[in-house]
Amino acid sequence: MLDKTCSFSEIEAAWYARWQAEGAFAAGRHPQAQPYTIVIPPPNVTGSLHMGHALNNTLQDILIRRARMQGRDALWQPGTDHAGIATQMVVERRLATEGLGRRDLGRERFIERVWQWKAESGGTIVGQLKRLGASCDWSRERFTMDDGLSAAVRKVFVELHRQELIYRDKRLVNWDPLLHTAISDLEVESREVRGKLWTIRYPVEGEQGRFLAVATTRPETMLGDTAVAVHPDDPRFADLIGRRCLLPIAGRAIPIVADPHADPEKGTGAVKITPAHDFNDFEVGRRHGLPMINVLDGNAAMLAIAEVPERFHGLDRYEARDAIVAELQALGLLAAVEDHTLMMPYGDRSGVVVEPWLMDQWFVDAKKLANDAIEAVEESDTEEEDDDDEKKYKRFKFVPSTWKKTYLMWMQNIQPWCISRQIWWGHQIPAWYGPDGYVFVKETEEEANAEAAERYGHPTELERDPDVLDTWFSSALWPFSTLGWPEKTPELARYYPTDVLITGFDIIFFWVARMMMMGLHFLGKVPFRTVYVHALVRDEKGQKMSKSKGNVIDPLQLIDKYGADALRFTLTALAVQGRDVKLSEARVAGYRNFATKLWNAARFCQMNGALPVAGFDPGTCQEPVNRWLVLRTQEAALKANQALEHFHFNLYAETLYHFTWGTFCDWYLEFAKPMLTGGDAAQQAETRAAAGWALDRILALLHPVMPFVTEELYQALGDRGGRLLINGPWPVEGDELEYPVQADSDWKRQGAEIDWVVRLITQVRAVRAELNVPPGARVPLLLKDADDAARARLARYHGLITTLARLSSAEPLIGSIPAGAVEDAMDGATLVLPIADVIDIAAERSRLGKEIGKLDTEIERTHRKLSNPNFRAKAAPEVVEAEEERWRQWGRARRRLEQALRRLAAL
RNA sequence: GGGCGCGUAGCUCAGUGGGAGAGCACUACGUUGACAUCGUAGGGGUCGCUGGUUCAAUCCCAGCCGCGCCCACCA
Repeated sequence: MLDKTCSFSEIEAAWYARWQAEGAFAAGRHPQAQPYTIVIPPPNVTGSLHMGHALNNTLQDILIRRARMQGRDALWQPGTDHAGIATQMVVERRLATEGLGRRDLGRERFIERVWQWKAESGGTIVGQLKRLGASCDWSRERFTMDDGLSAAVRKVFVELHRQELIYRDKRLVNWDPLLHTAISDLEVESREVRGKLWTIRYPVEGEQGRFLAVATTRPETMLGDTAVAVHPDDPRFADLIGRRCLLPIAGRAIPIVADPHADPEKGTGAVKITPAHDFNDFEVGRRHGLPMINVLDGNAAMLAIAEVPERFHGLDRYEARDAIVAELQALGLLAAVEDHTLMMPYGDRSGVVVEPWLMDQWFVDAKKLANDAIEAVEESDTEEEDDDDEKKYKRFKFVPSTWKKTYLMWMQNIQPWCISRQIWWGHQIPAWYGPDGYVFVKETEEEANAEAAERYGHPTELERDPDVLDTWFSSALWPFSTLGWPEKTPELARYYPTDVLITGFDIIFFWVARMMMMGLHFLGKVPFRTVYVHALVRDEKGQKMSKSKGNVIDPLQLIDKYGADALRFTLTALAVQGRDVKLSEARVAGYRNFATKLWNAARFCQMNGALPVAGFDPGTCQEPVNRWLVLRTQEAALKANQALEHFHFNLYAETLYHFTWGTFCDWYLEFAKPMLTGGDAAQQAETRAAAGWALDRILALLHPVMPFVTEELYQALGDRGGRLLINGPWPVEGDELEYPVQADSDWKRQGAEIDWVVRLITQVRAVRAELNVPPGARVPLLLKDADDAARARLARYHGLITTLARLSSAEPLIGSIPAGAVEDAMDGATLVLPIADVIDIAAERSRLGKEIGKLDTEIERTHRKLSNPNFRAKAAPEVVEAEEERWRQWGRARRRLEQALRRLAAL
């Protein structure tokens, strides 16, 4: 016998262990079956499970578990990401507690420390995913720095370099002066800050007293100015073009150039050009062949160079700003200082303002790689199905499709991707430099040496590029590197392309776009057919949760308190396409209650022997109530399955919630009680079997979202011959109901009858409650004005009606209405409750008045509609007919209530 | 500046071209042998505003107001 409540923590641990022990998560168990593959978005090894992970992985698990139950060869490929900068920061912080910096250890020993740290603490998140119930194939767990994945990285780098899609170039990059590394455009966050706009007067060369005013938000960079630009068509400056002005403080003469970049509307119309410290100015500088003077060092402090007066040497950029502004002021060259809000670039990891800095870095020519990735999604709208394999594997779609536009816009404006990082933890770039600076890009040092020997005619010592690759470089290969690429493994052939990628929108550019480019380039096939983009789980203020903000909510706490199933169900019910998830604990508690409700329904079934019967065919049911259950169960199953098919996770969850609680528990089990205790043997047997059958369907349908409690109940309720629910079966085949019932059979009619009974009972209960009839009191029910159908139903379902409405009797009214009876109208009959002794006449009068008032509103509205000739002429006939039917019913109901009111008044 | 999205019950949110929904909260009643992590019933909304299309708009279109996010090099 089941306990009254479920001990979630116990069954969770037990079932997870059992599933693993039986290899239930392993791919490849059904070599004949169609594969179904999802690769996990690899969490950072430094990470711990946050709500975003919980949501992301719950959704993946739902799809994988459903596919597994459907009998497909399900592979959920797990693993973790080495997360270069994040991990290095974590280990550096730990070193700092020992008073050490990474340079004290040296590169090799530092990297050893990182591996050591990974071995000790890197598994945290994997353990947490298991607590959540994630059914990943852990035997295939990968890490982006594994040997195999590292080989894939080197191979891709070398290949792309050979194809001139990777190159080394001196360009402006985003330099993080705290972390001392370049970062990509995507790792730069723009934040609005309140700053100032300084207007500085640059003396025009050879013309005493004439100045060219420029406005700037960054006066400290003026020492690197190499020109002032004005618009070629700006009449104010026409005579100055080609002349020079004198850079204050520095004293250098710099040219005044005409360039369309200068906007006459902005600032003073003349703009200082600092090509080494501003992306726009860099372009202007290139166009005009201007020198590029870098005045900052790696810490964003002023360099000790000739162009920078000695008194500024070594000053931090902001100290330098103050000093320079003060000097300009003293020189009388500061024309204005205004408050000004502007967007400043911040490093997303370090949180400091990054500097555009001119340096040598490695870049991917993303523009070329983007072409196929653009076409792939552009074709996703075409509806012709996938008979053509060539095409099928070159297309993918976003769900919801709104993300397509975002993806395309970014792809079409894609910039070169800076992939080199000046840190130590990561994939070191496979490039070696010869003494003459020649670069050898090879997968191994041996190959580089060999080529160097050939080139120089003798063995020559090479120096390896110290930089490592952007972490997202290896992530971009994840869908195929985890399957063994570049080896031609059976797994690669079988599971690539994957079916679905489930991810948050925050990494569409970082990750999805790059996987698409790399997958298409190296395998000629998209890495996934569908990208489901879910919302972010935000904190109560609607803020994105992130480690650096420290506003992360720990899902493990909720799991401890309410169970993993409840958390999973909550996230699923909240996973509406295109809307953020704001989590509330009350909601989790509510779905914990749902799990308990399910548990107790199962307990009831168990107590009453309502257990699954092998080989039971619900199509053989005779009892209308059981047929009604079968129909409703199948409707719910179909709806839930369809919802998953279309990634409407919330609809899937809600459908099953309402069916389980609102239909199965609230009505069916109540209907079943009298049949189980009072019915004849055949009735009892059928009801037990039908209830057991329906509960089994519920457990199966809920298993993807609530795996633990459903497996526990599945095993508790029957001898399954060793079969685990995790292995299915899934109760729906495609769009087909498992036991399709002919719509024109008696079934449909009987289903409608039970619905009528439900309405009748509900109405009697409402009247009783409203008139304060004691809940325990049994009162008689008389049906007045009953049509034939209503009389038949009353007779047929007499037992159910009297039990559930707590009636002493339920008969058609013969003769006249007893004095002081309460009346209510429903379709096909008037309900009469002769309970004069217990009612309050005033209350009853007001109740009837209220009911009539409600009907009047409806009747009025319907009448207006029906008397509109245009409505009758243009609306669909079935709509008109339905409206007329309603009108008739309401009219009848109103007449009956009015009569009742009159009778009451006569008392 | 460009793009996307959101404004529906006290709160968090579903939903639909033809009678406004859920969960929680709230009110009343309830020891009915599955379940008080429960049951029965109830109160509560001019579906942001203004126009338009339509026989019919909360839903489609336009504009406006408010809010959020993403992208962008604007001094």
